[in-house]
Amino acid sequence: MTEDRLSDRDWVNAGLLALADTGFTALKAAPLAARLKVSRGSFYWHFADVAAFHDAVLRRWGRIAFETVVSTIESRPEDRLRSLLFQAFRADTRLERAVRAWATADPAARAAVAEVDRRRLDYLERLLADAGLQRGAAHLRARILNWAYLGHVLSAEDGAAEVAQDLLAELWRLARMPPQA
Amino acid sequence: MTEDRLSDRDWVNAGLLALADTGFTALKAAPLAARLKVSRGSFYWHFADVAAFHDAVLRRWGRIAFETVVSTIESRPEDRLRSLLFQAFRADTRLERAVRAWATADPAARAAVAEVDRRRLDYLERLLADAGLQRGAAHLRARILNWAYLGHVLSAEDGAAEVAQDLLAELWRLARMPPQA
DNA sequence: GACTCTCCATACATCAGTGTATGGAAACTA
DNA sequence: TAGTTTCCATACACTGATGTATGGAGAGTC
Repeated sequence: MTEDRLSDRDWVNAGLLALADTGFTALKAAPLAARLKVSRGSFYWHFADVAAFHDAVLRRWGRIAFETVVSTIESRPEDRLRSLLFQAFRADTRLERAVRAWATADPAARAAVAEVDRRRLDYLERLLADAGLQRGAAHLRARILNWAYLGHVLSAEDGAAEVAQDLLAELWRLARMPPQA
Repeated sequence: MTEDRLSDRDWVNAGLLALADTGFTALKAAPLAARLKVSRGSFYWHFADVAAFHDAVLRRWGRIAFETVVSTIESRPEDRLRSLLFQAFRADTRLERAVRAWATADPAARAAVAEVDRRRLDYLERLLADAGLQRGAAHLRARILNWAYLGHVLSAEDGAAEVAQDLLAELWRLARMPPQA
């Protein structure tokens, strides 16, 4: 971690940190090198150019962005769903928000985000179906829940400010609502 | 509109267009000047610096972002709510998405977005209350609907691809769901 | 102990963007 | 029609970022 030599992974980690607290505009060789207390020579040794570095950052984000979602342990589908929801809305939103913003301006980031959304939606839809919702309803609810999550990510204050418990409870209630009045 | 001399407003309009189809990274003097077929001299005559230009763009966005929301004509609260919802999810999302992305990297944009959110939430909550929801429920539903809208904005494909009608219908149904089972 | 490979520093050349200074053309005003 | 104001062009100095070339220090290898 604090070796005197850096690895590709160290650079990518620094990229994710910079992304989270400054946004994608900070993903440049010079500022990152300063952050790591080395020169840009190191950067251009580890990566061919900034595009290659961006790819590496996006690949790593893609993995962690999905895997942190499926990391719950509960056995019953409804319990898994519930803890997934509460965990997602309680987690830090800065990295996710930064990558989403990045995606509006960069095709590579857009592709990475689309892939993560696809996997998350599939997983969420399956969880909803396993929890008892009909296939069609599960499909719709998964999309609506993902919308709500992204909206939360986008509108969350930087200073934590935990999501109100009643707000989350209401969302959880709506998610399990019987379909087709 | 197509005069040989430009006004401040022309520059701001060009800024909004550039914002919508390239993102906030396009809000620079040189590219905009090229787009308007003038030199940067014009830019620096109309605005003291880029920060002043950004302020002007954000002020104008703030107005149109809220006013297009309240522009429905229906009389019954539930009808107003319904047309607002369907109109919001049918509208072009590019400008809204670009400004939200901008807000993740710029404090001025963040403030403008926060102000718009505040006004929209107030309006939405009042509409929900007028449509028959209890105060507490209206408060929660307004926030959830705004989340869903923002999530939609963030995840919408550029190529229109109208929101599935059944998805919108389900959201509309959940919005009016009686509170407190 | 010479050799090689890995990682980084330094020094360019280049480019895009900012802001300023100055001048000029067209329109408005008296 | 002379003067003034409005809007824009051009030229300059400066900054930050990119990518490359070259060299050097350290650790491993034979």
